[in-house]
Amino acid sequence: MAKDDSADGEVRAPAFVNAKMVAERAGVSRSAVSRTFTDGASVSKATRRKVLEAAEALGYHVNHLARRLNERSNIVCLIVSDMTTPIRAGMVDALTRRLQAAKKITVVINTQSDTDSVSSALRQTLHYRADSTVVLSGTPAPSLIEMALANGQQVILINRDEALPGCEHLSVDNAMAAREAVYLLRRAGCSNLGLVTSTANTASLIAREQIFVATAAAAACQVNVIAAGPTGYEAGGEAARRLFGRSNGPDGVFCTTDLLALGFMDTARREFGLRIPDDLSIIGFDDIEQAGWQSYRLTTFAQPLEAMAAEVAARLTGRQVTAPRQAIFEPVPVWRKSVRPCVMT
Amino acid sequence: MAKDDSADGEVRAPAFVNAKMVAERAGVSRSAVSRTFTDGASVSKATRRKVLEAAEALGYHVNHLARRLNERSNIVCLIVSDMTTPIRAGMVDALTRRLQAAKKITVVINTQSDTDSVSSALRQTLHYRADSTVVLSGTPAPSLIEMALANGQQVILINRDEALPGCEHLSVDNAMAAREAVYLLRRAGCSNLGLVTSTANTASLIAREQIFVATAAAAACQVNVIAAGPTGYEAGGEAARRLFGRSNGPDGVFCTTDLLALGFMDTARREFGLRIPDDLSIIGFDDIEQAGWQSYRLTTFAQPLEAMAAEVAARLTGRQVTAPRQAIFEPVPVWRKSVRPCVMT
DNA sequence: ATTTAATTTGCACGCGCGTGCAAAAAATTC
DNA sequence: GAATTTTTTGCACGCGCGTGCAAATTAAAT
Repeated sequence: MAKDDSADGEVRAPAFVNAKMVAERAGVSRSAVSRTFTDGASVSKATRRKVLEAAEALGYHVNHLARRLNERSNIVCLIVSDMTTPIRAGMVDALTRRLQAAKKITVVINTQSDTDSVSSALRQTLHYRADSTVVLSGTPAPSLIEMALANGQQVILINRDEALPGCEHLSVDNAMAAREAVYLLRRAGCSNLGLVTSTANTASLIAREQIFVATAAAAACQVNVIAAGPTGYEAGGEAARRLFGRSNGPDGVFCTTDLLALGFMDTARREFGLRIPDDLSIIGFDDIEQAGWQSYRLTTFAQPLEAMAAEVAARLTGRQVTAPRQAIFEPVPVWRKSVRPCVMT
Repeated sequence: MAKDDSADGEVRAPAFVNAKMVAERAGVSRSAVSRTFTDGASVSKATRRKVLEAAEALGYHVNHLARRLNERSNIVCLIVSDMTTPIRAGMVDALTRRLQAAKKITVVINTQSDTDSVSSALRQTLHYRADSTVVLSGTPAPSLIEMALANGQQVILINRDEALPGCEHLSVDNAMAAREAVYLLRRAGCSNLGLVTSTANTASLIAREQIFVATAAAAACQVNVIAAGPTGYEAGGEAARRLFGRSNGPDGVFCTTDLLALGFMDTARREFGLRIPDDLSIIGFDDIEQAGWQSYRLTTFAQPLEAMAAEVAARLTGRQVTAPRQAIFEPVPVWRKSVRPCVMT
């Protein structure tokens, strides 16, 4: 009959230690405990020490969930798809590091699965009162973003050029890269250009394509545009098959993504016996790690991931009031060996 | 002076809608609202409808942070390093999807940065009352894990063979793969074996190495072991340089990681003119996407990521009571072109 | 129409915590 | 040593929510 108040059967996991328990052990009031862990609160040296000792002994951690039930939660919701893609993995890596350093809690929502589960997940972050959302996904349902905005979240879009009102935009200067690509290929002596992209109609990809085509046109240069599937290695290979399957294949190609470029290179070489850069110059975009591998040595444009991630962290830590709604980062050209060296005249 | 469109006068973001506001609008008590969003609670059809309408109109989301301040939070803490590595990216991808489907909230902690920030981050998840921790990181400080355990969290370790008491372990059968690798190479006619690994002393890598060496020894077969740096493409290349720099290089190599294998292949081919698989057979481990690229066509062992992630999700959704503390998954051999076909006698 | 059973509703309390307020203690001044 | 100021402490309240309990309403059974 000895009814034990605390965890009688030991069935339950040991509950979290709370401030009251610490207070009892330290022989002070619960408020004293609370104040010890609150910056700028008034506690005497002695009490503070007693509290810290008791907390240490008991393994106490302040419950942030209960801290201020209605104030900012410091939770950031990161919406991302195609996480296995090297460039995305790099972004997630950089962001999680920077946000962590900024004392934020990063909740990841993977939009790979069906939209149903995604909207359910976003709803979850609302349930958990995330106070900001960072979108990396290529195609997040606009309604999801509206929901986030409607709930007062700060929303930052990365590499999405559509001007969604209320959001902040960070992106790479696609136009600059596309123009530079035309220039590089022309300088390498290419006369028949190709543009390889994917069927995924993301704003970034479209921008790279359109500016490239327009710039080439301005230089009186013909461009073959190919989109042969979802962004990735496979689609690059398929594009090569289509481009070189007919006569008069290009001698200079800009791929809107490194992954496309690598697939393109592989089948251009293996299935059509082309030498790079002798017969064919190729330029990519992203500068994923694989682009530097010996089999590829791809000339490409690097996205300044660290700088972008740092900017996100900065905007999320309060001082975003005066920051312009949009920030554009310069891609940095990475010269490797996939473009024929300029023939000096 | 035209002041900006949206929410300018109000400096503060619109506060979250709470149950009380919904109750007022619906003309019912706050309890009724609460019950509407609680499974199995008793509410009449009519009230329920009124509440749902009001909630919809106001954009209400239950505040899970306040739900049961002392019960399970459904927050999972995912500790991971080397996130840009394809295999890790794949794991994170699979896990986030499965956990999401299981209605969990995934908080990512990136242990890439200094240990200081890591332990601070883990402490954060304690602050946020995560009720479980999944460890992917190669080298998480044991003290971190102890802290998690001490706070009653369920801890699942992936591909870490050390028997930490109180943790659950999921891992791939490294021994099986290593034995199979010896067998495959022998069958391909290789007589001089090599094992390429990294200087990162993770349990998985050590297991693959030791079993490979032991199995080869049992077959009276000599093995050169090389560890030339941190796990990655570069270290693979460096290993090739060391192995083939001296005379009597191996004709069959097992790399403990695909990334090592790919780097190894590239420099073996380019710097030493070796043909694969004619002069040299190579086997990797992980089956990252790049292993299937045309430049490599690497024979390797795939980690059953989906199965493992599903198991994690299952263990985290309650029924783990009877589950054995450890589960071992069979790697599935992926036959490609980097091992010389068996010469029929 | 009454009695009884079943269902719904509102009130009040507590979860863990931060904080305003006033009492208590300590430090400073006269 | 007394009066004053400064600091520290405890009490009590509220944050948004779930839930036990009893009152109120409805449905079912006489």
